[in-house]
Amino acid sequence: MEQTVFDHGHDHDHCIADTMTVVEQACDAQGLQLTPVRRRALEVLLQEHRAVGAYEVLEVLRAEGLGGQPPVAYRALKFLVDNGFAHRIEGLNAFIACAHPSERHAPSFFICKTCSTVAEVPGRRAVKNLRSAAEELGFVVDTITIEAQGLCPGCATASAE
Amino acid sequence: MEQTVFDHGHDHDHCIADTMTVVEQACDAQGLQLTPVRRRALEVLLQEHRAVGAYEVLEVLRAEGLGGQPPVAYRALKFLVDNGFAHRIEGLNAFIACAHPSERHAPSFFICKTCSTVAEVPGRRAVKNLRSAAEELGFVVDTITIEAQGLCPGCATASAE
DNA sequence: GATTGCCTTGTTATGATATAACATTGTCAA
DNA sequence: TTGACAATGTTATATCATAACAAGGCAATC
Repeated sequence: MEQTVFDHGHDHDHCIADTMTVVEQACDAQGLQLTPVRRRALEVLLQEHRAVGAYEVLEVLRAEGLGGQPPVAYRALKFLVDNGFAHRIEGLNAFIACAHPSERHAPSFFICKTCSTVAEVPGRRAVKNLRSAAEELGFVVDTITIEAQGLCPGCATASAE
Repeated sequence: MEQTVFDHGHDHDHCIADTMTVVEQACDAQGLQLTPVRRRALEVLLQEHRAVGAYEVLEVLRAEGLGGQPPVAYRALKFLVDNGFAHRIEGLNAFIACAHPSERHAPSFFICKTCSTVAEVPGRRAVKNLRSAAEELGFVVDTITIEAQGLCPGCATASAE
């Protein structure tokens, strides 16, 4: 079974560093510029296992002298999303670092309403079904959003007690 | 196969009237108040086969003397969504009348990026898969969002030519 | 080494979406 | 009449997002 942020004991520093390495390599390979602003924005997202708002990212950038106006943050986030290094969580109008950068994928997200943790899991089956429904309709799919809100294992257990 | 708004020849006046009747009956049965504001908001949504923004609804209400401030529209829309008479399209920050009111369902939406038409189709299989993924994780699902953006059959054909 | 083009960033201003908080009204029932 | 409740009205503000244009850096070409 898939490992997610709902599981305990993952080494967070490690998972940040690993992702940065993967993203750096992907940028090299594709001729993309991982500029200071973009790099820092990604680091901010990676710091959390929850969705982070554009203005939260902006605050950090601003504090570090990397650009103080909203478009700076939105542009950096757009770069990350466009290139598959981050995802937009529509239900929260916020962003999260991709858990599987460099793989082509259409993930599903599980969003805890209590602790705000967001888990990204490969949405293969759900996506496959959505695509087959689309095919029946004659609809040409471009992007897919699959999000579930509810209680993560920890919070569900806690609230049941 | 499911009939959707992508199919031709549906009688729009008819489909509005039918839905209003169903919703009226559901409100009667459940002791819900379909007040003038709420009724009118639903009619505005039903008028379109696309997602309508809260401020668009508000404009109509305002023009008819039914309340001129944003909370009025948002409250009416919340009533409709909470009771299953409308859905929120997260990807558009907008709302659409429910195509199957009074049935319990977790629909999928197909959103045309060209003509803005939104089709609601029962998301049974995709939802089932999402729920089983949730179960594996120990995640307790509350609400589900499944949206596909792309080209509807008509616009896909047109753009291919 | 100037010119050009392109990408990125900086900045101003504004637009679009959404809600908190509190006042008012209407209705029903005790 | 009073109290409780649901719905609406209203003010103010919070939050999310982008258009438009200026400026800087860097590489390719002339």
